[in-house]
Amino acid sequence: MQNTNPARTPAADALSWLMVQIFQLNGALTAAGDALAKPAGQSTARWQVLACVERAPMPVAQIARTLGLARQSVQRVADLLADEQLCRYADNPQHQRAKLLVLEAAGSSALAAIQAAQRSWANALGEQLAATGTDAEHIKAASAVLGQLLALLKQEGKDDD
Amino acid sequence: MQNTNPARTPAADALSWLMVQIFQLNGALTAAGDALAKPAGQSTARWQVLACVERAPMPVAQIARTLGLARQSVQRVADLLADEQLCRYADNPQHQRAKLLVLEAAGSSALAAIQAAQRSWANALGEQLAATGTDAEHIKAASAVLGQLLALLKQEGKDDD
DNA sequence: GCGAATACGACAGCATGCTGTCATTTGTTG
DNA sequence: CAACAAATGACAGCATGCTGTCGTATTCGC
Repeated sequence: MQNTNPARTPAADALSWLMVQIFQLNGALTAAGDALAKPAGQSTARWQVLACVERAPMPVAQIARTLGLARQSVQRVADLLADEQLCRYADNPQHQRAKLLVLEAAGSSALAAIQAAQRSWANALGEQLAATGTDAEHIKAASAVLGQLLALLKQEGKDDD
Repeated sequence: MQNTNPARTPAADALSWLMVQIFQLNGALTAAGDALAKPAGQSTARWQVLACVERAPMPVAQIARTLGLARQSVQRVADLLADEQLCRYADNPQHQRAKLLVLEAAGSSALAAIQAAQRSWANALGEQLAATGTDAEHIKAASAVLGQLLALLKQEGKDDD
């Protein structure tokens, strides 16, 4: 217990606080996202899947990889979206079982509504941040830090695979 | 739809990306936290509650406020911790029903083990970040941005109350 | 003091995400 | 071509967090 008990480095201390903030932000952002998606009868999770297949139809496993989630989490949401006719499973010429999830008309219009709301929301939030002296450059700098952190954590996680 | 459809401002664009990163970081950090807490038979959620009552015994509702969670989420975890003798509900002279959650010996040692592991982990991660050119100052700067964002989101949420 | 507002805990129900396991399909390798 | 590994989807089970509702305790205003 001597070696694990040195005073935290300044970076480690800052990281611990960052961790708490990220947990809280996750909650706040999910709530905000749900509020944005609610008028269209959707949620943050559904929105993310819709946005993913809008870019290109793809099987569930690929959506999961794109979003950084487990296959089964996406599977559940995708089945719900298909049940509600927002999406549809289409035959995949590349794979017999891995059907492609494609956007239907209802899904497309729901997504458009959410994206319009999200645009206003993000612009307003950006302005409010700017008013406190945090401009786009500050946000990008923060994003760069989070990106490096995420890369390290993903690499760490891969050791378990 | 004219007003809601301008090109996103640079800040809004950066924010949208930040949002995605925070979702992914939440997942990665929770996984990392669970890995740290696992040797002690705990999880990220339990660890946070234990750390909270270590500072001072307090009722469930106050823990929830401190952690930024809903009362009931904490209630569930606290009851489990009490069942497993890691904590105990003690009489609260200030309130007949709102018992104080206090740390027991088992909880204290579990917490110590987790904190030791967390210290090593945070220090190592800090070093790795520094190796990529991200030092404590960069982390603090990112933290400041997240803090302002969190403050804005909390204020926004309060409008619904 | 008494009554309304507030705070707290208990219970039920739901959404989201994870893991584990299995069968089937694909693709690779000998 | 046969066998084995990897990828995929299906199903079951669990952890975490949220909301809603109810009953009780505390607090505040009159």
